[in-house]
Amino acid sequence: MQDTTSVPLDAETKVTERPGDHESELRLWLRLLTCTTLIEGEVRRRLRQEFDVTLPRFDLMAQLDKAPGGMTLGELSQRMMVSNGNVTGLSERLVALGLLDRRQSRSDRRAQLVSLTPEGRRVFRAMARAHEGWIAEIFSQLLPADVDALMRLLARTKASAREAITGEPPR
Amino acid sequence: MQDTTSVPLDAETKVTERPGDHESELRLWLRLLTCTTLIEGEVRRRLRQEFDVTLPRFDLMAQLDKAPGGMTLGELSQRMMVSNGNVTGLSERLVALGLLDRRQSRSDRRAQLVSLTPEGRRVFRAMARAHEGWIAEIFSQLLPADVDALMRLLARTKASAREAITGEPPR
DNA sequence: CCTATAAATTTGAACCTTAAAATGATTTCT
DNA sequence: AGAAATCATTTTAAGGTTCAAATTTATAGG
Repeated sequence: MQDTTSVPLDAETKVTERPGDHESELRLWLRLLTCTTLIEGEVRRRLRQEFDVTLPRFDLMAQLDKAPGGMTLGELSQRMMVSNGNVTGLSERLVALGLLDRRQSRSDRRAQLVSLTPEGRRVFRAMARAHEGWIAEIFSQLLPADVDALMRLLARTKASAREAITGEPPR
Repeated sequence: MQDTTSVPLDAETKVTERPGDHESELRLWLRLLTCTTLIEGEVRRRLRQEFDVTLPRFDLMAQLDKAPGGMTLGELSQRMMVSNGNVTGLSERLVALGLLDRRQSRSDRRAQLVSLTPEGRRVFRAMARAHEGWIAEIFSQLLPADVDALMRLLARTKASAREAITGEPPR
């Protein structure tokens, strides 16, 4: 079969490739998105059904569970990869439910520190236990080798994306 | 190093594994989510900046571009993996912008058929061209072999998730 | 001290999203 | 045909999300 665009093939040329053809990357992106959407939807559904909680609230609490001393709203926003205003509203609702504590930073009066209340920590731990089981179930058809390979490839993907996005080589 | 839980190792045992330990799957899920969120955010940002359009609108138009004859709202909702009510609102706004046509199905008066207007198709094609370039850029650090491997592993992941979610073996 | 600049957060407007209930149309069963 | 079930869509209520502008506090330079 003849290369339809007559691209010269030499040692530098990766593979026969039409200029401007990025179908495979596009398909990869769609598949990545499908997987995530599928799983995310199921996790959201179960969180609502079993714990009457939304996924963003769970995510926020998960971040705080890893920071016993509390965390600033800006740091939360960065780690959750969502906007500042988003975190403001989420925190308000969780504070109203008694799951979060919120106080002004002593060293910087601009900053708000939030942390889990004892109740919040208790509730989160129960949810986290169930959540881990759901994830295991969802990935149960993958072999350990698959999991490892995916981890490595996704690390590479993340690095590639970061470089393209920030215009910087990964730190 | 000694296995801390003294699980007997035999031919059936995959690997040394504490019961209830699913850390690796959890980490995999978080990494998958990070990658998707990262890329999705960048795509959304560029769509807004370059074309003043939101990601959901782009997604909807992308579905319609593949269906020249138009598509029913329910079918759209299914393919986009979003709720029915969501598609209703999105379509309304796109119709108002003159990018979508909407008419009642002749064979089923319950159903609404939507399709791209010529203007909508023109606009979408321009966006799609740019979009493909962005994706290529974002994945540019991956080798073709990486892309292939990811495609295969994600197919497996999708199948595993579907089975866990529907309770059915993949059709 | 005063002012400019930066940083952390909040606010407002618009939009997206879901779940659940309501509406209207079609199909199935008897 | 008539009743019941199903289906496609819309509506409603609550919440999530972004962006951009505004607010408040900090910090640095003159």
